[in-house]
Amino acid sequence: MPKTLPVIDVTSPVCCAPVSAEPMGADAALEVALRLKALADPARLRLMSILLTSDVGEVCTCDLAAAVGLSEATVSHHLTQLRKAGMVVSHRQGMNVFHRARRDAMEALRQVLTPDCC
Amino acid sequence: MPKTLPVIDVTSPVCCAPVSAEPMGADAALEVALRLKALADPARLRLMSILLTSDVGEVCTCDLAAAVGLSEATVSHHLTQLRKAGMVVSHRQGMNVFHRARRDAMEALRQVLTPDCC
DNA sequence: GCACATATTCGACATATGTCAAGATCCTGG
DNA sequence: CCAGGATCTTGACATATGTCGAATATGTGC
Repeated sequence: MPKTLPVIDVTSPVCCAPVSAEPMGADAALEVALRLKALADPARLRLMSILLTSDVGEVCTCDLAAAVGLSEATVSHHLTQLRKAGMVVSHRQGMNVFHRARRDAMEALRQVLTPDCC
Repeated sequence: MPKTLPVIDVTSPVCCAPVSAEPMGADAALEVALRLKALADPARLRLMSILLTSDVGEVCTCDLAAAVGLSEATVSHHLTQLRKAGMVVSHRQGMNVFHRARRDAMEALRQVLTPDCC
């Protein structure tokens, strides 16, 4: 299990979404489950939502903590989870660390979950 | 929190997906997180995948247990989780209980997660 | 009604997870 | 270099979760 999961690859030549193409193998299921688990938490969903709706496109840790009403330590933990799953990217700028949602990763996850084949 | 979650309503007059329309409130985030959590497990993902790819459209508990290599008790537990989240429906037929994936629920969840507004 | 097959519920257990306070790290401005 | 602000890491804790074996229900056929 890699430290940080790469964004799910949707360029592979398959006509159907993995979940509806054929019964998923244990390995593929684990891969997708890890991404979903990253989103399957109220706090992380709210963080993603804030990032997705940000005008500037990125928000620093302190503002995120204030927005969701959790300690900065907890928010930092959640952001690490999201980063490992490839859902956000982060970079320092002075004292602050800014975070940005990966729209491509969100879209890739949606593609994987398409219920109807082709 | 209701015992069984209804399928997410996507007929409400909003042009944007909740996650990208505006910062999600704690209540909405919890709702969506519960659905995601139902899918965010390798065993449950495989179960959904088997149901989605079944020719007949439904599979009994025993066959599911055999397919994923878990005890029937565990599979029954997972199916209860999925049913509470509105992702599957189940019905008895003789000695067996057959389960069917709710494609509409899958699609609704995908809609909610659309990363780009409008 | 009884033996048998399928399913679910009930403990019980190990593991994972979310949360925070406290300490450590990293950066800027004197 | 030092003071102070922002962030991350660590330790600790309560809670939730996945799994199974055993017990209990539910249904079939004789």
